[in-house]
Amino acid sequence: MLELKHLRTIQGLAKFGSIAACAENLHITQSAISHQLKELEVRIGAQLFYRKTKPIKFTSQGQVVIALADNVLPQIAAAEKQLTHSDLNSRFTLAIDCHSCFQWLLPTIKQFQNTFSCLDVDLESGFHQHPLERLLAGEIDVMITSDVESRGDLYFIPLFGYELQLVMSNDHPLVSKKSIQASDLAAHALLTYPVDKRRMDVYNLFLKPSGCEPLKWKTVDNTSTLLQMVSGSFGVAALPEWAVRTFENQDLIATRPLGDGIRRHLYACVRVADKENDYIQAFVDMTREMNASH
DNA sequence: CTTATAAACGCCGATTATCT
DNA sequence: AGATAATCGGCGTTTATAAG
Repeated sequence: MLELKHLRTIQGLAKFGSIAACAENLHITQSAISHQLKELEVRIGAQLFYRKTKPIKFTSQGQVVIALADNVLPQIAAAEKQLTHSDLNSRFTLAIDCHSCFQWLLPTIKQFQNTFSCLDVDLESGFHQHPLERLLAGEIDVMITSDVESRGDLYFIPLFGYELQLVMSNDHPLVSKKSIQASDLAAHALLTYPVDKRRMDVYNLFLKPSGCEPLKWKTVDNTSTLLQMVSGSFGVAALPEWAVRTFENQDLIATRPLGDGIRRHLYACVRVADKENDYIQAFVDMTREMNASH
């Protein structure tokens, strides 16, 4: 039976003019080609080319094979390219768990996209019901989160640590305190992103343990507006340090540690199979660098 | 100098065995 | 049954060498 390798060697033979030259260019030995063609000729029961002619001349049967090779091989190459560069493989989808991640994530994504222009980098910020399930299903490649779950099918790559701080206007009554206690918030409005409080670090790690609630909860859907409102004394907010740094009027706001300081860590959650993936490694490295440069 | 042949090697896939 | 591991045999390649 005629095989792809036969098409390649016959085509190479026509192109390079001799068995030795063909072998050299196809990175196999002259002997192997000799064997291969002899075997093929026996199987199809016909001579394909005339030996000892320079350059090699083909029989009519040989020319049939060359024509076939010229037709089929480019099609194979095109199909391979299409398969390896399909949308499925070239899309790189990130998802985030926290609104404030935008602040450092967007520049990182930009750099990542520039480095890997062949990739279609996508960011999902909307809250989906089961982000981890979507990760396992391959709809998401990386999930940025601070909540580690120990399970065998997911892998959490540490990115960097950060501290959650209370942000307030610089003339806020709580500015006088060195650190903020949960009870201090009872008299003040707390500005948060519009998510369930049970998913908030400030609630789970700070308010809930001491059984306190703020005077009221106010929601804002983006960091920049949230900081504007904080600076305008509409309330206080608990934010990671990097989110606070982006505010343009630093002199209008002040930050204080929550209790003894709430330290958290961000992770890139990926499928175990993707642990060693080059793109993911590169993304993780860029993320760490981006954070270290601040 | 190019091609063919012989012997040996090593890879790959089929087959069988073992585990879940 | 399906998945994973171990075994084995065939076949193509290589190296070495002969022949045209």
